Amino acid sequence: MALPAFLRTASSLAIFLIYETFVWKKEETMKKSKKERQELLRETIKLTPFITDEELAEKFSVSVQTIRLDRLELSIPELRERIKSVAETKLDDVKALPLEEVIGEIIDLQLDESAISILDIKEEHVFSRNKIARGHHVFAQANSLAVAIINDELALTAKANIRFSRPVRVGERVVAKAKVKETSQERTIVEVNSYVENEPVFKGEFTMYRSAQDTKEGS
Amino acid sequence: MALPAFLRTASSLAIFLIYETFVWKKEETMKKSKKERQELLRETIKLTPFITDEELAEKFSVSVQTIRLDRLELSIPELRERIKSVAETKLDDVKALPLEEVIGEIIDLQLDESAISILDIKEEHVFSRNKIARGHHVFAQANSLAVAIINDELALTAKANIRFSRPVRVGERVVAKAKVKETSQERTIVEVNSYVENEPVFKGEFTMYRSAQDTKEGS
DNA sequence: CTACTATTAGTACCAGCTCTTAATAGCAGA
DNA sequence: TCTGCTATTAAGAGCTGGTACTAATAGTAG
Repeated sequence: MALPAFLRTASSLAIFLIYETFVWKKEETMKKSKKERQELLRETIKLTPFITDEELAEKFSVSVQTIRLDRLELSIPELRERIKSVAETKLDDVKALPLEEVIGEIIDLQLDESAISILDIKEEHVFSRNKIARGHHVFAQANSLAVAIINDELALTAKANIRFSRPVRVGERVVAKAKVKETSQERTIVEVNSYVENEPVFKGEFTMYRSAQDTKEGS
Repeated sequence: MALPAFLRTASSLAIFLIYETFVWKKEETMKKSKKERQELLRETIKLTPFITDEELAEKFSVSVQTIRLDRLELSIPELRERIKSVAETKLDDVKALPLEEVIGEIIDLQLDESAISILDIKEEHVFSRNKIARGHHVFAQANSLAVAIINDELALTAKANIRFSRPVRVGERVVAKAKVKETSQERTIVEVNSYVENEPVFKGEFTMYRSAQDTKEGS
Protein backbone atom coordinates (compact mmCIF):
# COMPACT_ATOMS: atom_id res chain seq x y z
CA MET A 1 0.00 0.00 0.00
CA ALA A 2 1.31 3.36 -1.09
CA LEU A 3 3.36 4.51 1.84
CA PRO A 4 4.89 7.86 1.19
CA ALA A 5 8.61 7.63 0.59
CA PHE A 6 9.59 9.28 3.84
CA LEU A 7 7.81 6.50 5.76
CA ARG A 8 8.82 3.45 3.77
CA THR A 9 11.59 2.31 6.09
CA ALA A 10 10.21 3.61 9.36
CA SER A 11 9.24 1.01 11.93
CA SER A 12 8.66 2.84 15.18
CA LEU A 13 5.24 2.22 16.72
CA ALA A 14 4.53 5.89 16.95
CA ILE A 15 5.02 6.37 13.30
CA PHE A 16 3.10 3.20 12.52
CA LEU A 17 0.06 4.49 14.37
CA ILE A 18 0.26 7.70 12.52
CA TYR A 19 0.29 5.71 9.33
CA GLU A 20 -2.73 3.71 10.41
CA THR A 21 -4.90 6.71 11.00
CA PHE A 22 -3.61 8.20 7.84
CA VAL A 23 -4.72 5.09 5.97
CA TRP A 24 -8.14 5.12 7.52
CA LYS A 25 -8.61 8.65 6.51
CA LYS A 26 -7.59 7.72 3.01
CA GLU A 27 -10.11 4.89 2.83
CA GLU A 28 -12.90 7.04 4.14
CA THR A 29 -12.18 9.80 1.76
CA MET A 30 -10.75 8.20 -1.31
CA LYS A 31 -9.08 4.77 -1.34
CA LYS A 32 -11.15 1.60 -1.45
CA SER A 33 -10.41 -2.07 -1.03
CA LYS A 34 -9.60 -4.03 -4.15
CA LYS A 35 -13.11 -5.44 -4.42
CA GLU A 36 -14.75 -2.11 -3.93
CA ARG A 37 -12.46 -0.45 -6.39
CA GLN A 38 -13.09 -3.07 -9.04
CA GLU A 39 -16.80 -2.79 -8.57
CA LEU A 40 -16.62 0.96 -8.96
CA LEU A 41 -14.25 0.58 -11.88
CA ARG A 42 -16.72 -1.63 -13.68
CA GLU A 43 -19.51 0.87 -13.16
CA THR A 44 -17.37 3.85 -14.04
CA ILE A 45 -16.33 2.32 -17.34
CA LYS A 46 -19.87 1.29 -18.08
CA LEU A 47 -21.05 4.83 -17.56
CA THR A 48 -18.16 6.61 -19.24
CA PRO A 49 -16.53 4.14 -21.59
CA PHE A 50 -14.26 6.82 -23.04
CA ILE A 51 -12.11 7.06 -19.92
CA THR A 52 -8.41 6.17 -20.16
CA ASP A 53 -6.46 4.04 -17.71
CA GLU A 54 -4.55 7.11 -16.66
CA GLU A 55 -7.70 9.00 -15.75
CA LEU A 56 -9.01 5.96 -13.90
CA ALA A 57 -5.73 5.69 -12.00
CA GLU A 58 -6.10 9.27 -10.85
CA LYS A 59 -9.73 8.80 -9.95
CA PHE A 60 -8.99 5.85 -7.69
CA SER A 61 -5.58 7.12 -6.52
CA VAL A 62 -3.77 4.00 -7.65
CA SER A 63 -1.18 3.41 -10.32
CA VAL A 64 -1.99 2.86 -13.96
CA GLN A 65 -0.64 -0.69 -13.58
CA THR A 66 -3.20 -1.46 -10.94
CA ILE A 67 -5.98 -0.27 -13.20
CA ARG A 68 -4.62 -2.53 -15.92
CA LEU A 69 -4.51 -5.50 -13.60
CA ASP A 70 -8.06 -4.73 -12.56
CA ARG A 71 -9.25 -4.55 -16.15
CA LEU A 72 -7.47 -7.79 -16.84
CA GLU A 73 -9.16 -9.50 -13.91
CA LEU A 74 -12.54 -8.12 -14.89
CA SER A 75 -11.85 -8.77 -18.57
CA ILE A 76 -12.66 -5.23 -19.53
CA PRO A 77 -11.10 -4.38 -22.88
CA GLU A 78 -8.89 -1.40 -23.50
CA LEU A 79 -10.23 2.04 -24.32
CA ARG A 80 -9.93 1.74 -28.08
CA GLU A 81 -11.76 -1.57 -28.12
CA ARG A 82 -14.48 -0.14 -25.93
CA ILE A 83 -14.94 2.84 -28.20
CA LYS A 84 -14.97 0.56 -31.20
CA SER A 85 -17.66 -1.69 -29.80
CA VAL A 86 -19.83 1.30 -28.92
CA ALA A 87 -19.40 2.55 -32.47
CA GLU A 88 -20.17 -0.88 -33.89
CA THR A 89 -23.42 -1.27 -32.01
CA LYS A 90 -24.31 2.18 -33.27
CA LEU A 91 -23.79 1.04 -36.83
CA ASP A 92 -25.73 -2.15 -36.14
CA ASP A 93 -28.56 -0.15 -34.67
CA VAL A 94 -28.74 2.03 -37.70
CA LYS A 95 -28.85 -1.01 -39.91
CA ALA A 96 -31.25 -2.97 -37.74
CA LEU A 97 -33.58 -0.05 -37.24
CA PRO A 98 -34.77 0.94 -40.66
CA LEU A 99 -37.14 2.91 -38.49
CA GLU A 100 -37.30 4.92 -41.64
CA GLU A 101 -40.78 4.64 -42.87
CA VAL A 102 -42.01 1.20 -41.89
CA ILE A 103 -41.94 -0.66 -38.60
CA GLY A 104 -41.27 -4.30 -39.26
CA GLU A 105 -40.14 -5.83 -42.50
CA ILE A 106 -42.52 -5.82 -45.40
CA ILE A 107 -42.48 -9.17 -47.14
CA ASP A 108 -45.44 -8.69 -49.43
CA LEU A 109 -47.17 -5.60 -50.71
CA GLN A 110 -50.07 -5.27 -53.12
CA LEU A 111 -50.93 -1.59 -53.12
CA ASP A 112 -54.49 -0.84 -52.16
CA GLU A 113 -55.09 -4.54 -51.67
CA SER A 114 -53.05 -6.39 -49.11
CA ALA A 115 -49.70 -6.41 -47.35
CA ILE A 116 -47.73 -8.53 -44.92
CA SER A 117 -44.93 -7.57 -42.58
CA ILE A 118 -42.98 -9.33 -39.86
CA LEU A 119 -41.58 -7.95 -36.65
CA ASP A 120 -39.27 -9.89 -34.38
CA ILE A 121 -39.84 -8.92 -30.78
CA LYS A 122 -36.56 -8.13 -29.12
CA GLU A 123 -35.51 -6.95 -25.68
CA GLU A 124 -36.02 -3.33 -26.59
CA HIS A 125 -39.69 -3.94 -27.33
CA VAL A 126 -40.70 -5.47 -24.05
CA PHE A 127 -41.43 -4.39 -20.53
CA SER A 128 -38.34 -5.26 -18.53
CA ARG A 129 -40.39 -6.79 -15.76
CA ASN A 130 -42.45 -9.37 -17.56
CA LYS A 131 -40.89 -9.51 -21.04
CA ILE A 132 -44.23 -8.79 -22.65
CA ALA A 133 -44.12 -6.60 -25.73
CA ARG A 134 -45.29 -3.09 -25.13
CA GLY A 135 -48.53 -2.52 -26.95
CA HIS A 136 -47.43 0.36 -29.05
CA HIS A 137 -44.86 -1.70 -30.91
CA VAL A 138 -47.44 -4.18 -32.09
CA PHE A 139 -49.68 -1.23 -32.88
CA ALA A 140 -46.85 0.52 -34.70
CA GLN A 141 -46.26 -2.46 -36.93
CA ALA A 142 -49.92 -2.66 -37.84
CA ASN A 143 -50.34 1.07 -38.25
CA SER A 144 -47.22 1.27 -40.32
CA LEU A 145 -48.48 -1.46 -42.60
CA ALA A 146 -51.80 0.33 -42.95
CA VAL A 147 -49.91 3.43 -44.06
CA ALA A 148 -47.74 1.48 -46.48
CA ILE A 149 -50.63 -0.20 -48.20
CA ILE A 150 -52.14 3.11 -49.29
CA ASN A 151 -51.25 3.93 -52.86
CA ASP A 152 -51.24 7.68 -52.48
CA GLU A 153 -48.97 10.59 -51.76
CA LEU A 154 -50.27 11.05 -48.27
CA ALA A 155 -51.65 8.55 -45.81
CA LEU A 156 -52.51 9.32 -42.22
CA THR A 157 -54.33 7.36 -39.59
CA ALA A 158 -57.58 9.02 -38.66
CA LYS A 159 -59.18 6.40 -36.45
CA ALA A 160 -58.35 2.97 -35.18
CA ASN A 161 -60.18 0.29 -33.35
CA ILE A 162 -57.80 -2.21 -31.95
CA ARG A 163 -57.69 -5.25 -29.79
CA PHE A 164 -54.75 -7.08 -28.29
CA SER A 165 -55.93 -10.65 -27.96
CA ARG A 166 -52.90 -12.15 -26.30
CA PRO A 167 -49.60 -10.80 -25.06
CA VAL A 168 -46.53 -11.18 -27.23
CA ARG A 169 -43.24 -12.11 -25.65
CA VAL A 170 -39.64 -11.48 -26.41
CA GLY A 171 -38.31 -13.80 -29.10
CA GLU A 172 -41.64 -14.17 -30.85
CA ARG A 173 -42.18 -13.16 -34.47
CA VAL A 174 -45.30 -11.15 -35.20
CA VAL A 175 -46.73 -11.47 -38.68
CA ALA A 176 -49.10 -8.65 -39.56
CA LYS A 177 -51.50 -9.06 -42.45
CA ALA A 178 -53.29 -6.03 -43.80
CA LYS A 179 -56.27 -5.99 -46.11
CA VAL A 180 -58.11 -3.05 -47.63
CA LYS A 181 -61.79 -3.37 -46.75
CA GLU A 182 -63.34 -0.27 -48.16
CA THR A 183 -62.30 2.77 -50.14
CA SER A 184 -64.15 6.00 -50.64
CA GLN A 185 -63.08 9.41 -51.87
CA GLU A 186 -60.75 10.35 -49.03
CA ARG A 187 -60.87 7.35 -46.74
CA THR A 188 -59.65 3.83 -46.82
CA ILE A 189 -60.45 1.27 -44.20
CA VAL A 190 -57.71 -1.21 -43.59
CA GLU A 191 -58.02 -4.29 -41.45
CA VAL A 192 -54.89 -5.65 -39.90
CA ASN A 193 -54.56 -8.99 -38.18
CA SER A 194 -51.34 -9.95 -36.45
CA TYR A 195 -50.31 -13.45 -35.55
CA VAL A 196 -47.60 -15.32 -33.73
CA GLU A 197 -47.36 -18.76 -35.27
CA ASN A 198 -50.87 -18.53 -36.66
CA GLU A 199 -52.28 -17.56 -33.32
CA PRO A 200 -54.03 -14.18 -33.41
CA VAL A 201 -52.42 -11.62 -31.14
CA PHE A 202 -53.75 -8.36 -32.46
CA LYS A 203 -56.62 -7.11 -34.55
CA GLY A 204 -57.20 -3.59 -35.73
CA GLU A 205 -59.37 -1.61 -38.05
CA PHE A 206 -57.70 1.54 -39.29
CA THR A 207 -59.45 4.39 -40.98
CA MET A 208 -56.89 6.04 -43.16
CA TYR A 209 -57.02 9.53 -44.56
CA ARG A 210 -55.57 9.72 -48.06
CA SER A 211 -53.91 12.14 -50.48
CA ALA A 212 -54.83 15.87 -50.76
CA GLN A 213 -51.27 16.50 -49.53
CA ASP A 214 -52.01 18.76 -46.58
CA THR A 215 -54.88 18.14 -44.24
CA LYS A 216 -56.56 18.82 -40.99
CA GLU A 217 -56.99 15.26 -39.94
CA GLY A 218 -54.85 12.29 -39.11
CA SER A 219 -51.44 11.73 -37.61
CA MET B 1 -15.56 18.22 -63.64
CA ALA B 2 -12.51 16.65 -62.11
CA LEU B 3 -9.66 17.81 -64.28
CA PRO B 4 -6.29 17.13 -62.75
CA ALA B 5 -4.43 20.20 -61.60
CA PHE B 6 -1.90 20.09 -64.39
CA LEU B 7 -4.71 20.49 -66.91
CA ARG B 8 -6.75 23.07 -65.12
CA THR B 9 -5.63 25.92 -67.29
CA ALA B 10 -5.29 23.93 -70.48
CA SER B 11 -7.67 24.87 -73.24
CA SER B 12 -6.43 23.05 -76.30
CA LEU B 13 -8.90 20.51 -77.61
CA ALA B 14 -6.10 18.17 -78.56
CA ILE B 15 -4.80 17.89 -75.05
CA PHE B 16 -8.24 17.51 -73.68
CA LEU B 17 -8.86 14.54 -75.94
CA ILE B 18 -5.56 12.98 -74.95
CA TYR B 19 -6.56 13.42 -71.37
CA GLU B 20 -9.86 11.77 -72.03
CA THR B 21 -8.34 8.65 -73.51
CA PHE B 22 -5.73 8.56 -70.79
CA VAL B 23 -8.35 8.65 -68.15
CA TRP B 24 -10.42 5.98 -69.77
CA LYS B 25 -7.57 3.56 -69.99
CA LYS B 26 -6.63 4.10 -66.38
CA GLU B 27 -10.14 3.76 -65.18
CA GLU B 28 -10.53 0.48 -66.96
CA THR B 29 -7.44 -1.05 -65.44
CA MET B 30 -6.77 0.09 -61.90
CA LYS B 31 -5.30 3.43 -60.97
CA LYS B 32 -7.40 6.55 -60.90
CA SER B 33 -6.49 10.16 -61.16
CA LYS B 34 -5.89 11.99 -57.94
CA LYS B 35 -9.27 13.69 -57.94
CA GLU B 36 -11.12 10.52 -58.75
CA ARG B 37 -9.27 8.63 -56.08
CA GLN B 38 -10.00 11.30 -53.52
CA GLU B 39 -13.66 11.30 -54.42
CA LEU B 40 -13.80 7.53 -54.03
CA LEU B 41 -11.79 7.76 -50.85
CA ARG B 42 -14.28 10.14 -49.36
CA GLU B 43 -17.15 7.83 -50.21
CA THR B 44 -15.35 4.72 -49.05
CA ILE B 45 -14.61 6.23 -45.67
CA LYS B 46 -18.14 7.49 -45.35
CA LEU B 47 -19.47 4.02 -46.00
CA THR B 48 -16.93 2.07 -43.96
CA PRO B 49 -15.46 4.47 -41.43
CA PHE B 50 -13.52 1.68 -39.71
CA ILE B 51 -11.03 1.28 -42.54
CA THR B 52 -7.33 1.94 -41.88
CA ASP B 53 -4.99 3.89 -44.12
CA GLU B 54 -3.18 0.68 -44.88
CA GLU B 55 -6.31 -1.02 -46.14
CA LEU B 56 -7.18 2.05 -48.17
CA ALA B 57 -3.70 2.07 -49.67
CA GLU B 58 -4.18 -1.49 -50.83
CA LYS B 59 -7.64 -0.79 -52.15
CA PHE B 60 -6.43 2.07 -54.34
CA SER B 61 -3.03 0.54 -55.10
CA VAL B 62 -1.15 3.52 -53.78
CA SER B 63 1.16 3.97 -50.82
CA VAL B 64 -0.01 4.65 -47.31
CA GLN B 65 1.58 8.09 -47.55
CA THR B 66 -0.56 8.99 -50.51
CA ILE B 67 -3.67 8.05 -48.58
CA ARG B 68 -2.49 10.25 -45.73
CA LEU B 69 -1.88 13.16 -48.05
CA ASP B 70 -5.34 12.62 -49.48
CA ARG B 71 -6.96 12.59 -46.06
CA LEU B 72 -5.05 15.71 -45.19
CA GLU B 73 -6.24 17.49 -48.30
CA LEU B 74 -9.81 16.36 -47.75
CA SER B 75 -9.55 17.03 -44.03
CA ILE B 76 -10.74 13.57 -43.13
CA PRO B 77 -9.66 12.69 -39.59
CA GLU B 78 -7.75 9.57 -38.66
CA LEU B 79 -9.40 6.23 -37.98
CA ARG B 80 -9.52 6.64 -34.21
CA GLU B 81 -11.18 10.01 -34.43
CA ARG B 82 -13.70 8.67 -36.90
CA ILE B 83 -14.58 5.76 -34.66
CA LYS B 84 -14.84 8.06 -31.70
CA SER B 85 -17.26 10.38 -33.41
CA VAL B 86 -19.45 7.46 -34.45
CA ALA B 87 -19.40 6.20 -30.88
CA GLU B 88 -20.25 9.63 -29.54
CA THR B 89 -23.33 10.02 -31.68
CA LYS B 90 -24.37 6.56 -30.51
CA LEU B 91 -24.16 7.66 -26.88
CA ASP B 92 -26.14 10.77 -27.72
CA ASP B 93 -28.82 8.65 -29.35
CA VAL B 94 -29.14 6.45 -26.33
CA LYS B 95 -29.52 9.45 -24.10
CA ALA B 96 -32.03 11.06 -26.43
CA LEU B 97 -34.20 7.95 -26.54
CA PRO B 98 -35.22 7.14 -22.97
CA LEU B 99 -37.51 4.56 -24.53
CA GLU B 100 -37.37 3.10 -21.00
CA GLU B 101 -40.77 2.50 -19.60
CA VAL B 102 -42.79 5.56 -20.40
CA ILE B 103 -43.03 7.41 -23.66
CA GLY B 104 -43.12 11.10 -22.91
CA GLU B 105 -42.43 12.78 -19.63
CA ILE B 106 -44.93 12.29 -16.85
CA ILE B 107 -45.59 15.56 -15.11
CA ASP B 108 -48.50 14.54 -12.95
CA LEU B 109 -49.70 11.18 -11.72
CA GLN B 110 -52.59 10.28 -9.46
CA LEU B 111 -52.71 6.52 -9.47
CA ASP B 112 -56.04 5.10 -10.60
CA GLU B 113 -57.30 8.61 -11.13
CA SER B 114 -55.52 10.84 -13.59
CA ALA B 115 -52.16 11.50 -15.20
CA ILE B 116 -50.53 13.97 -17.54
CA SER B 117 -47.49 13.56 -19.75
CA ILE B 118 -45.80 15.66 -22.38
CA LEU B 119 -44.01 14.61 -25.52
CA ASP B 120 -42.00 16.94 -27.70
CA ILE B 121 -42.23 15.89 -31.32
CA LYS B 122 -38.77 15.76 -32.82
CA GLU B 123 -37.35 14.84 -36.19
CA GLU B 124 -37.22 11.16 -35.29
CA HIS B 125 -40.97 11.06 -34.72
CA VAL B 126 -42.11 12.37 -38.07
CA PHE B 127 -42.45 11.18 -41.62
CA SER B 128 -39.50 12.65 -43.48
CA ARG B 129 -41.68 13.79 -46.33
CA ASN B 130 -44.29 15.90 -44.64
CA LYS B 131 -42.93 16.34 -41.11
CA ILE B 132 -46.13 14.97 -39.62
CA ALA B 133 -45.76 12.82 -36.53
CA ARG B 134 -46.20 9.14 -37.18
CA GLY B 135 -49.36 7.95 -35.50
CA HIS B 136 -47.80 5.34 -33.32
CA HIS B 137 -45.77 7.85 -31.39
CA VAL B 138 -48.82 9.79 -30.34
CA PHE B 139 -50.48 6.47 -29.63
CA ALA B 140 -47.46 5.29 -27.67
CA GLN B 141 -47.54 8.32 -25.43
CA ALA B 142 -51.22 7.81 -24.69
CA ASN B 143 -50.91 4.07 -24.28
CA SER B 144 -47.92 4.49 -22.05
CA LEU B 145 -49.79 6.90 -19.86
CA ALA B 146 -52.71 4.50 -19.65
CA VAL B 147 -50.30 1.83 -18.44
CA ALA B 148 -48.66 4.15 -15.94
CA ILE B 149 -51.92 5.23 -14.36
CA ILE B 150 -52.82 1.69 -13.32
CA ASN B 151 -51.98 1.03 -9.71
CA ASP B 152 -51.21 -2.64 -10.08
CA GLU B 153 -48.38 -5.07 -10.70
CA LEU B 154 -49.39 -5.75 -14.23
CA ALA B 155 -51.13 -3.55 -16.73
CA LEU B 156 -51.68 -4.45 -20.36
CA THR B 157 -53.71 -2.87 -23.07
CA ALA B 158 -56.54 -5.13 -24.17
CA LYS B 159 -58.52 -2.85 -26.45
CA ALA B 160 -58.29 0.68 -27.68
CA ASN B 161 -60.49 2.97 -29.62
CA ILE B 162 -58.60 5.88 -30.92
CA ARG B 163 -58.97 8.90 -33.10
CA PHE B 164 -56.40 11.25 -34.46
CA SER B 165 -58.21 14.54 -34.86
CA ARG B 166 -55.45 16.61 -36.39
CA PRO B 167 -51.88 15.91 -37.46
CA VAL B 168 -49.05 16.86 -35.15
CA ARG B 169 -45.94 18.41 -36.62
CA VAL B 170 -42.32 18.47 -35.69
CA GLY B 171 -41.58 20.98 -32.95
CA GLU B 172 -45.00 20.72 -31.35
CA ARG B 173 -45.51 19.62 -27.77
CA VAL B 174 -48.20 17.05 -27.16
CA VAL B 175 -49.83 17.08 -23.74
CA ALA B 176 -51.64 13.84 -22.96
CA LYS B 177 -54.23 13.77 -20.18
CA ALA B 178 -55.46 10.46 -18.90
CA LYS B 179 -58.48 9.87 -16.73
CA VAL B 180 -59.79 6.62 -15.28
CA LYS B 181 -63.42 6.22 -16.32
CA GLU B 182 -64.38 2.88 -14.95
CA THR B 183 -62.89 0.09 -12.90
CA SER B 184 -64.06 -3.45 -12.46
CA GLN B 185 -62.39 -6.59 -11.16
CA GLU B 186 -59.84 -7.06 -13.90
CA ARG B 187 -60.47 -4.14 -16.21
CA THR B 188 -59.93 -0.45 -16.10
CA ILE B 189 -61.10 1.92 -18.78
CA VAL B 190 -58.85 4.90 -19.28
CA GLU B 191 -59.65 7.84 -21.45
CA VAL B 192 -56.77 9.78 -22.87
CA ASN B 193 -57.00 13.14 -24.58
CA SER B 194 -53.97 14.72 -26.16
CA TYR B 195 -53.58 18.35 -27.03
CA VAL B 196 -51.20 20.71 -28.73
CA GLU B 197 -51.68 24.12 -27.21
CA ASN B 198 -55.15 23.23 -25.98
CA GLU B 199 -56.19 22.02 -29.38
CA PRO B 200 -57.27 18.35 -29.35
CA VAL B 201 -55.12 16.15 -31.54
CA PHE B 202 -55.83 12.69 -30.25
CA LYS B 203 -58.51 10.91 -28.27
CA GLY B 204 -58.46 7.34 -27.13
CA GLU B 205 -60.30 4.97 -24.88
CA PHE B 206 -58.11 2.21 -23.57
CA THR B 207 -59.37 -0.93 -21.94
CA MET B 208 -56.62 -2.06 -19.64
CA TYR B 209 -56.15 -5.51 -18.22
CA ARG B 210 -54.88 -5.45 -14.65
CA SER B 211 -52.89 -7.55 -12.18
CA ALA B 212 -53.16 -11.36 -11.89
CA GLN B 213 -49.50 -11.34 -12.98
CA ASP B 214 -49.67 -13.66 -15.97
CA THR B 215 -52.52 -13.63 -18.38
CA LYS B 216 -53.94 -14.56 -21.71
CA GLU B 217 -54.93 -11.10 -22.80
CA GLY B 218 -53.33 -7.81 -23.57
CA SER B 219 -50.00 -6.61 -24.82
C1' DC C 1 16.07 22.08 -69.58
C1' DT C 2 13.30 23.69 -65.82
C1' DA C 3 9.39 24.00 -62.87
C1' DC C 4 6.00 21.71 -60.95
C1' DT C 5 2.86 17.83 -59.38
C1' DA C 6 2.14 13.44 -57.60
C1' DT C 7 3.86 9.83 -55.32
C1' DT C 8 6.75 7.29 -52.30
C1' DA C 9 10.18 6.59 -48.59
C1' DG C 10 12.11 7.27 -44.25
C1' DT C 11 12.63 9.18 -39.68
C1' DA C 12 11.18 10.75 -35.20
C1' DC C 13 7.43 11.09 -32.27
C1' DC C 14 2.88 10.17 -29.99
C1' DA C 15 -1.20 7.82 -27.21
C1' DG C 16 -2.71 4.04 -25.26
C1' DC C 17 -2.24 0.32 -24.88
C1' DT C 18 -0.12 -5.33 -24.28
C1' DC C 19 2.90 -8.59 -22.25
C1' DT C 20 6.61 -9.79 -19.24
C1' DT C 21 9.68 -9.56 -15.42
C1' DA C 22 10.73 -7.87 -11.09
C1' DA C 23 10.66 -5.37 -6.87
C1' DT C 24 8.29 -3.96 -2.61
C1' DA C 25 4.82 -3.53 1.29
C1' DG C 26 1.75 -5.53 4.44
C1' DC C 27 -0.20 -9.36 6.57
C1' DA C 28 -1.24 -14.13 8.24
C1' DG C 29 0.15 -18.60 9.84
C1' DA C 30 3.58 -22.07 11.57
C1' DT D 1 10.77 -14.50 13.45
C1' DC D 2 10.80 -16.49 9.06
C1' DT D 3 7.86 -17.90 5.04
C1' DG D 4 4.50 -17.51 1.83
C1' DC D 5 0.85 -14.95 -0.03
C1' DT D 6 -1.70 -10.91 -2.03
C1' DA D 7 -1.75 -6.29 -3.67
C1' DT D 8 0.55 -2.81 -5.72
C1' DT D 9 3.95 -0.48 -8.34
C1' DA D 10 7.70 -0.12 -11.61
C1' DA D 11 10.42 -0.78 -15.80
C1' DG D 12 11.08 -2.18 -20.46
C1' DA D 13 10.11 -3.95 -24.98
C1' DG D 14 6.71 -4.11 -28.57
C1' DC D 15 2.32 -3.01 -31.04
C1' DT D 16 -1.12 -0.14 -33.86
C1' DG D 17 -2.33 3.65 -36.28
C1' DG D 18 -1.45 7.31 -36.67
C1' DT D 19 1.10 12.92 -37.04
C1' DA D 20 4.68 15.88 -38.73
C1' DC D 21 8.46 16.62 -41.29
C1' DT D 22 12.16 16.00 -44.82
C1' DA D 23 13.67 14.24 -48.91
C1' DA D 24 13.98 11.58 -53.08
C1' DT D 25 12.03 10.24 -57.52
C1' DA D 26 9.11 9.91 -61.83
C1' DG D 27 6.61 12.13 -65.11
C1' DT D 28 4.81 15.93 -67.50
C1' DA D 29 4.14 20.75 -69.25
C1' DG D 30 5.88 24.62 -71.04
